[in-house]
Amino acid sequence: MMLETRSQATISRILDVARTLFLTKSYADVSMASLASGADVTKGALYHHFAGKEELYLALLHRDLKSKGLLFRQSVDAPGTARERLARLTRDFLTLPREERALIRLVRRDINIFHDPVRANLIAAYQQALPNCVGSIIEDGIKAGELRPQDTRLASWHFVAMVEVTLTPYANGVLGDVNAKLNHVLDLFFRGSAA
Amino acid sequence: MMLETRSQATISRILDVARTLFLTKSYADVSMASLASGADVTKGALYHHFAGKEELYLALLHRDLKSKGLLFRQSVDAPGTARERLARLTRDFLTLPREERALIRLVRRDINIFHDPVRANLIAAYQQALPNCVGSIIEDGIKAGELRPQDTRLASWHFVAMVEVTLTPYANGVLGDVNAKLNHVLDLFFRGSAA
DNA sequence: ATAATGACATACCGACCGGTCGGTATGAGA
DNA sequence: TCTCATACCGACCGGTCGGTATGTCATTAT
Repeated sequence: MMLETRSQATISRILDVARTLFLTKSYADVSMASLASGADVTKGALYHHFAGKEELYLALLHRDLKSKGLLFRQSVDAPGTARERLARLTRDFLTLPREERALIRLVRRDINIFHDPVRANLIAAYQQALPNCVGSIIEDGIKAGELRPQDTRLASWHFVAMVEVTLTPYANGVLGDVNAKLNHVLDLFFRGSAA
Repeated sequence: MMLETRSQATISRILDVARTLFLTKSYADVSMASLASGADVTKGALYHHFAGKEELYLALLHRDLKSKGLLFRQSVDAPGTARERLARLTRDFLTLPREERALIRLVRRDINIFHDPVRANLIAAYQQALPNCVGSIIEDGIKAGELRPQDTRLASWHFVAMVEVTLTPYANGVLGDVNAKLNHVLDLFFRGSAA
């Protein structure tokens, strides 16, 4: 019974290394050997805990989706104006540890590595988690008259795109402060750029 | 002397296939053999014209950057309000053949495959081509009082991010018409989403 | 006429990768 | 203490990939 904990610790170590490596290198460039050595186990241990490379990758996403889903739901369920709720959601996202933030962009990069429709759907679900949260807030904002009627899906993607682009290396150094980034996105989204 | 034309034709065929393959598969998953067979030559021909896989990839970007740079400059140099010029630039981009549009997103995906700083800079230059064009238009708009003063770099990235997201598969089917996409981005960027 | 060059084809190498498998160490339960 | 499942090791395999060495043939220069 206590061995389950040991197993979970190993699995956790493997997934932590996987997160780091998959973020810095492309999917194909991350070898099972490098994952093993990074987690201080052998390849045999990897295949003991995971059916294969793809399953390991998906397990990584699944673990992350669970924790993020919990975090995001709090922002969506929170009361307040659409702007306040979007601000909270975005702040929660931007103040996440760097690697956890980057994961959600990783999936956009690796979107077409799985040809199996079931796995592709898993990836898609993960990818749409944040836009869906934004979308429901925007929908409420439209109903409340706070936002003008528009295509909710597209508006969500536009909003998320602006948030994500602040994580791009090229945007770093431009605005270092989270609050500044946050306000820039919110101002642009609500009031636009016109003078 | 006439053989140069034959060479160029072969090179062009190789780069065309490379564009298609690199867009549908990840960098590592595109093999030199598949590039060769797709271009109806052998691997020997590839290594005759290109020093290696990386050089081939960079040549692909370089060829595309030249043609896009020409196109974009026309929009930047055009007269009119910032909104008109951004509209033209965006329209030029959105009406590009599908594969040429997608190339600029491809680079964002493969940003971290080259560890050599020289090559990484080439990638970065390619990646910043469109944002730079947008940036200079925005700058003019601010000077003309058409746009409120703001961080030009970040605003450019926000604008480009919104344009690019309309190319995402998940945005397809939402707004099929180029004009509709264009207007949605411009409206959001200038006027915001507030009621 | 012949040497030289450019544009390929063919055959092959070494490295590496995902995955397998027989075996071992460990620790819980009877 | 015996049993047995689980966690893990390490050698190995088939296959693929980037890259190279060498040959062939048409064209061009001398």
